[in-house]
Amino acid sequence: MPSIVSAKIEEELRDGPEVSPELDALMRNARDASDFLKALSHESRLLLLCLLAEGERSVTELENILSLRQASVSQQLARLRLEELVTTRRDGKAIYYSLANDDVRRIISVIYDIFCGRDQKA
Amino acid sequence: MPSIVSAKIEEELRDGPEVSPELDALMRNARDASDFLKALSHESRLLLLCLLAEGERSVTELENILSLRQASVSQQLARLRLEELVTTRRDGKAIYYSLANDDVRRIISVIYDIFCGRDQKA
DNA sequence: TTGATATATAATCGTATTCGAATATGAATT
DNA sequence: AATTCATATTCGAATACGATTATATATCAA
Repeated sequence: MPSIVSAKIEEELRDGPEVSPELDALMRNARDASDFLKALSHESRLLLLCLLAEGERSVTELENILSLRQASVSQQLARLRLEELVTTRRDGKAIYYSLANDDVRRIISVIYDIFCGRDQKA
Repeated sequence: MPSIVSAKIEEELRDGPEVSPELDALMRNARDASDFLKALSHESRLLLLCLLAEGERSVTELENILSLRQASVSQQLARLRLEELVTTRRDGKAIYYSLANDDVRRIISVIYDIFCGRDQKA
């Protein structure tokens, strides 16, 4: 992570409360990023995304695998759709979900690595 | 990300609603991970962590840089402490915060890369 | 067209989060 | 010990979120 802000921040501290363009940009990004992360920060949604990281799944499959109610799964998927973390494909009655892009894949991969990798504590 | 669950999941789908040990473990991890991510998923907290990724900072420095109120910064830092994403060091009156471990650093780095890297849209 | 299956949406309700204002603590200085 | 500076905590109001139940839509088969 390049230290983009640091240099400017010393000015910032001297010059008072004006916000530098750099910080302003960082703040806008922080909003986007926190929206994205909020969509991710839910037990069921993480599980859904982990499963989808292995390949596409229909809603019914997801329900069965995770033993969750239909409405619940559908709602969480709707949230993920809203934030564009997943995409859908209809095949007959079924709708198949998969991860929307590589950004999602990267994040899920890091999270999986940290929380499911190596020495499990339980 | 190794496909740990997939193999077992086919059984899962056949055998009905019993939850396999693999899925059970995954679910526990998902809870931990979502707690961790919730602590992260907040505009100010992300900004704080981004700054701390560049090195330790006192609370006052953080307040000034981000133009946030004292109570607000302190509250968000408390949240980050609670989830053990940051550590503190006292030097006289000031308390210096820094990132608690490499897991945090990794996540922040990926997020920074996705949302602050390359082609900025604004 | 009717019925069945797959998925989505809406309404409700309890719970959790957030922000601001006020207050409290703790360390240094006088 | 009183004051000041740095930081933390508490409280209340506003809002957001999640689980449940019920209902709606879409597709297919008969």
